[in-house]
Amino acid sequence: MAADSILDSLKQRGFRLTRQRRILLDLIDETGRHLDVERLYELALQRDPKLNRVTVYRTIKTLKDAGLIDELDLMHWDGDQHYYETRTKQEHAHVVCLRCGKVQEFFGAPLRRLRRQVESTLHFQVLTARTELGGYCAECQALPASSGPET
Amino acid sequence: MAADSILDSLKQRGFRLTRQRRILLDLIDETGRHLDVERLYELALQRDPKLNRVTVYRTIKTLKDAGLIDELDLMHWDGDQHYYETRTKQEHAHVVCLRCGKVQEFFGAPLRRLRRQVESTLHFQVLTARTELGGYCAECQALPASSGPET
DNA sequence: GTTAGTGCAAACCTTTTGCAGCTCT
DNA sequence: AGAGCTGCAAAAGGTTTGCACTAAC
Repeated sequence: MAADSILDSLKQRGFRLTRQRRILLDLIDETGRHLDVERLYELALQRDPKLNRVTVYRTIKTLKDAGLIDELDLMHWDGDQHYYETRTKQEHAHVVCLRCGKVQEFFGAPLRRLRRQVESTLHFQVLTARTELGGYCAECQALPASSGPET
Repeated sequence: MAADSILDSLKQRGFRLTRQRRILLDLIDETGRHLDVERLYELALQRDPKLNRVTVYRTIKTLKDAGLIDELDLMHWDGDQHYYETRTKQEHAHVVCLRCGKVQEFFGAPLRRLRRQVESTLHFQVLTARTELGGYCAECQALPASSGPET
């Protein structure tokens, strides 16, 4: 199971490893995609039809507060909901196509440099960073007018 | 009046320059601070006690769609509301203190490099970009435990 | 056995929508 | 004069809270 390290983290902090939390953690960690609350809830229902939407909200809050997952907006391309991803990967930017909704991740030196410069010039202690770029992906630029693939 | 260029932009696009829009535009542009809907509404009420909250929402939507203002989240340090700023300045990152709420702006080469690299390596057409960093500012790092200045 | 966590219902808060009347051009 | 815009009320999301019951430790 992929989310083991997160489960361990929770356990060590004194959180209980309930069936619901295991399910939600697995889903967030498994799927490469960025899930919002509603999508996560739908997927969770398939594994436990009794699992409540409120539990999704509470679990996300717990994980977020513990710094185990990151919250994204993805430029609000499809509404004001938030998206979530586990915080294991290296720092990266999210590049969101505002027509088809495709999300690409961008790794590279500029982000690390930015963080370092902010820390040194402002004497700021960076805890979380979020970089999002919105625009049109290669495929959608080539399209006629407005008939996007819609993911 | 500071927001002249935005007013011109709206006029040219066929939007009407109503009293309410002038008030809201002036407020967004005048105050250096990043306002959320509620704050903007409060300030607007002082100039026109009849101005409705709905008008604030509608005006912001119009300005946003026209690309004249940018929407920020400021790491949701104080809730999930959005903040707004006019889009005249050069691209910059927002550095938000999660304890006192202070927002600093950071200009520099890394952001420009990031944008350029994304455009070239992903063949992506960047329309908007948002970089936010959350953490503790110099003053708050020095503080004892949790007695932040709260802005 | 304790106490955190869950499910359910209801409250809350922010944002959007329908519609009649007003006002900018 | 006419269309766009505003104000009001009500609806629509999305998220949080109170409380009794359940289950992890």
